[in-house]
Amino acid sequence: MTKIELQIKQAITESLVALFNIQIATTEVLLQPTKAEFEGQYTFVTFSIAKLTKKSPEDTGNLLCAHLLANFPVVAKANVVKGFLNITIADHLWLQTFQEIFTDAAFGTLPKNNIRVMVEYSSPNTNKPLHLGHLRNNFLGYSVAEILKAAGYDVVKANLVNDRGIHICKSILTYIKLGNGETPDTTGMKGDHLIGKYYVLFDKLYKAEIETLVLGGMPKEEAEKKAPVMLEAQQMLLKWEQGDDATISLWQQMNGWVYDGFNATYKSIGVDFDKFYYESNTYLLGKDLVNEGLEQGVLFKKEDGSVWIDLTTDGLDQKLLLRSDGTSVYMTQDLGTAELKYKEFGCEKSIYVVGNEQDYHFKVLKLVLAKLNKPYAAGVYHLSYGMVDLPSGKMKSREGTVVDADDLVQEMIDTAAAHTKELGKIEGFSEQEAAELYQKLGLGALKYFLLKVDPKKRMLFDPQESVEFQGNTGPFIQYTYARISSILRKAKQLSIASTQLDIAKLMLHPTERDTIHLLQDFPDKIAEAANVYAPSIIAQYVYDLAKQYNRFYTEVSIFNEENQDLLQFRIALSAVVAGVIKKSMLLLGIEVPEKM
RNA sequence: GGUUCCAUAGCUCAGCUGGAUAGAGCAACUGCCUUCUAAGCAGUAGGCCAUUGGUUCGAAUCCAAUUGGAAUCACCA
Repeated sequence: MTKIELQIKQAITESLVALFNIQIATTEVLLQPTKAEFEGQYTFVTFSIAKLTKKSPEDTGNLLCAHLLANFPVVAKANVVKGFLNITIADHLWLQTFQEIFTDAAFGTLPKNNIRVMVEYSSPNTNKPLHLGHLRNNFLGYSVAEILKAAGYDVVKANLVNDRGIHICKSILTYIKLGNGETPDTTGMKGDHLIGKYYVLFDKLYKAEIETLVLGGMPKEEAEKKAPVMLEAQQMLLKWEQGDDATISLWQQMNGWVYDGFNATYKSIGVDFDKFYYESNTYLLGKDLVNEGLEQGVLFKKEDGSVWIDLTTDGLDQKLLLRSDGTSVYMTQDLGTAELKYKEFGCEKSIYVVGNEQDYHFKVLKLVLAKLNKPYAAGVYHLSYGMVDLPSGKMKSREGTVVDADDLVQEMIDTAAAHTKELGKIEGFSEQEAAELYQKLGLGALKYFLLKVDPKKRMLFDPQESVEFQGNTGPFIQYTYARISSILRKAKQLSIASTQLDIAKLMLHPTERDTIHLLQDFPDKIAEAANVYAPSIIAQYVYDLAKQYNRFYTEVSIFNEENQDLLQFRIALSAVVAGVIKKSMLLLGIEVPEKM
């Protein structure tokens, strides 16, 4: 709640007591933004209290209206339409609000709350390069972490790398067979792409072998299990688990290539991590927890020795936690990793940025931890995001319909370059400055496109639309920032100082008032975005702010203004808007250019 | 089949703690650059908020059912 809202609510609370002797907590008073077609900024709906006043909503509104106007200078004007009381806030209050925002260097950063939270995101497999789906994950995770920081949390960004398992063995195996010792250096390929190539080749080999077997008369299902390359891959996994030197060293070398590739991608898309976990180190964890659970009687053992948890009373099934041979499954290691994270960082909250195809898994994880009485169970939160669809349908690696992350980023940057040149906007740019601009615009377009949608929802990635630079896009917001920067440069050049403002008595243009109105909402938006882990709230907000500023920009002239106080105010307003745009965009992981 | 999620303009999305005539962007059409960056601004047109019932002064929003779509239900990860 902003200060202005609080004042209005208090005024209404007091008026209700004075007029009707009705006691309502100030926080219970509901205000909503006034619709554009009516005069005012805040609307109080009287229907619900009309029952208490025993008068019609309209009469209640009229009485309240008169009382507010007579007793509260905050309310400059007010009108009643049916049961809706529309309130216009006095200009001096907007100006005072602006003055406070203007002098608050930390505006947009909420006070520290001393809550530590871990955000785990990215968590790639080391057998193939990142694709479009990973981009949504990475942008989301990074942005949520930044938003939580701004909201006062102590944030740890974590990446749990899936560096072991049968899928990695498939790549290694094919590399041994067909690789001829080639390396990223000898081929000029990024390490992750090189390994990805062998992962794809494995699939080809595998399919060919199945076909041969089937032609030889074997049923397909059996062939899928008995194809020689598959058996070899399984052998290799076994050797890996036994610590076979040759296998381990090749695994390390190939993973090293992949990490170089990932790091390059992470760097280019601007995400980072405080802590890396590797499944090769954590996959054996969790068995202790399972034993604990057995002792506590929370879990049970079947005759074959496998360990289960019964979640049927919670509306779920029975879930396996240890195989009959005593080895871990996915859930086991996730239990162990959760324990490890908590021991290392003591996070009150632990957020897992993972696609919604794993909803069931995380539901179970949280339940099991709760049943084991783990203090951190309640803090486990699965930030379940929807899949990214292409106009052609779902992405499938095997069918080659995957959009590669590196390729896509490069395409976006190229498009930004072409578009910028076409508009003739790079006069006076050095080559390096131009390259940096294209990078900012291309990535800005991509990130904004993926982040403006509610994370929970499945979304469509239309390549055509994603490279649009008009309307509700990253570059539109960046453009607004660049425009303001230009104004601020000119103001500086003209030595117009706007540090000491004398603005209390100014009359506001509607676009100025509306802009201040939006600015004051910023801290609430950060809090809201942090509460529901939704960068889309920030994206929507910063778009609205940019749009609003552009209205001001076209309707009001700044440098032709003769009133010096007003001139200074407009420059100060522009500066604050630029600052909030920049902060918002950084929360989304998007950089803003000074010129474009 | 069980469970969970989704359905709003031609397209992509907001709005969902119930409130006035449901908002943006793209696409279409019309205006606005002698003036701070037109990657902009203003306007026109476009809607049975999947369907049906319920709750109430009031429902896109809450509840139920139906229809259509998706995910998941492995001793895979």
